[in-house]
Amino acid sequence: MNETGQGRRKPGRPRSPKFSEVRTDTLLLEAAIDLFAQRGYDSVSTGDIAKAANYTQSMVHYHFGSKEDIWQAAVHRLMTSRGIFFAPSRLQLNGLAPAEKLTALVTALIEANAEQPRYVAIMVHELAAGSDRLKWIVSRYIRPSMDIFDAVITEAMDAGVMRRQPVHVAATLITTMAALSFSVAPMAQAMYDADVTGSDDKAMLVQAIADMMMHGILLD
Amino acid sequence: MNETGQGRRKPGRPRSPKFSEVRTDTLLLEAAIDLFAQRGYDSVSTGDIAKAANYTQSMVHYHFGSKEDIWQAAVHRLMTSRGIFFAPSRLQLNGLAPAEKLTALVTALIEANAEQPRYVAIMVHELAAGSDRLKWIVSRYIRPSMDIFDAVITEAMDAGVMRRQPVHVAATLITTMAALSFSVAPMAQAMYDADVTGSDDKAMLVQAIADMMMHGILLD
DNA sequence: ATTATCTATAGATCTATAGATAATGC
DNA sequence: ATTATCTATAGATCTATAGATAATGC
Repeated sequence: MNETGQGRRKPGRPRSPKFSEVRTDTLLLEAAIDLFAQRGYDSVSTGDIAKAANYTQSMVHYHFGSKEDIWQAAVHRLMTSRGIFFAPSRLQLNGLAPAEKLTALVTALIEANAEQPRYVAIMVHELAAGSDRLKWIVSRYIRPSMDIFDAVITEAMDAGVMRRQPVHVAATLITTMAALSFSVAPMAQAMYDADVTGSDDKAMLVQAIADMMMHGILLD
Repeated sequence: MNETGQGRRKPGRPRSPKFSEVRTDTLLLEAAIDLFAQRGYDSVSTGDIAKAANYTQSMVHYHFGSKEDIWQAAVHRLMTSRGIFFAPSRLQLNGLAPAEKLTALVTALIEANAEQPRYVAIMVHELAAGSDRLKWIVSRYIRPSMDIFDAVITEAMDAGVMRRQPVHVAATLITTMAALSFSVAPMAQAMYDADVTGSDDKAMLVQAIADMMMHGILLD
């Protein structure tokens, strides 16, 4: 019995694949993004991906060549198939004071991460492994944005609104915290059996994280 | 050729195992902690663990029964074999003002995590997976300490030195950030090719993380 | 007799590829 | 003829267990 209910597909060239509603590679990629986000690279098999998209395992290799290749294609899709992806160059920062620029940048980053739980999950997996895949993501999709971060941080330190410290430490800490903070959800589940994944919860978390990062735990 | 240079061991009961310098199960556990910290649960095989300790794969099962069991034993060793493990009940907080109590508690947590990179690494892996193993760690080794956290946070909010918010959100966010912030090291490596794992770097990171968490990025 | 080790292997994956099949496109 | 699919399978793991072996303990 096929649980997904779609039945067994016959071999055969489909009608005008270019014009069909959803392309096979897209279905496989979406399944791959979901699975890699949940379980990381090693724990997901190409058979798992195919099955989730209701194809057979060999289709992953037909369309993408290798497991590494579908992982890269999945991450590429995740990073580009959304208008909302964090693009600091799109933020209008001109005319803001240094502290306001920094706040706007960090808040935008936190909000972007909140919108992309699958991106955050994949990053946490790869950070944990310190993998070459992490380096691949960073060099392709993150490093190009770092110049703006570095500039805004440097300006804030020069203006005396931020404690002086090595720029790369501050920039890494901010970007890492802004992403990893969303791992609070599984931790809340484990510690308090509390579900904080609703959309109200998400808004509250964005607020709490931004507040803690910009102003700290203590009110002064 | 055996790269570790120890040569092949013959079968046979060793002399008074109780009194020998290092016991086999200890060697296997230390190898397991290192490997699980580096690569997570799924990516490490029992053969990898045995090989790292210079034994054959079946010894893992002889001493521990199953892969799941050696993982639990490894985490148990990691959590108990150190005097320095974070035990908030040992902190002397009496007589401190609410804000000072909270600062002392959070700083102690950050320092404890800095001392235990293997603990942090294992937590990041299991957080990423949202695994049942995470729940196992939390219920055994973390939840017992949460009462103190909850009390200190509640007191700080009541005293008006901390923004009012759900206690479980604040507690989870603080403990999660204090641990995950140390993932900044692989991120700094990937983003700036910067190595921040030296002992000076560690001290600087503890300072930067504590400062950001308690007072925020902005100086006010 | 007991114990700690090794060797060997069964059974279950998992990746990648070869080859059959059934449709469309020309 | 080309394409997208499926089936089948080779070769490489990986976990767990059975069984041989060589020591010690009694």
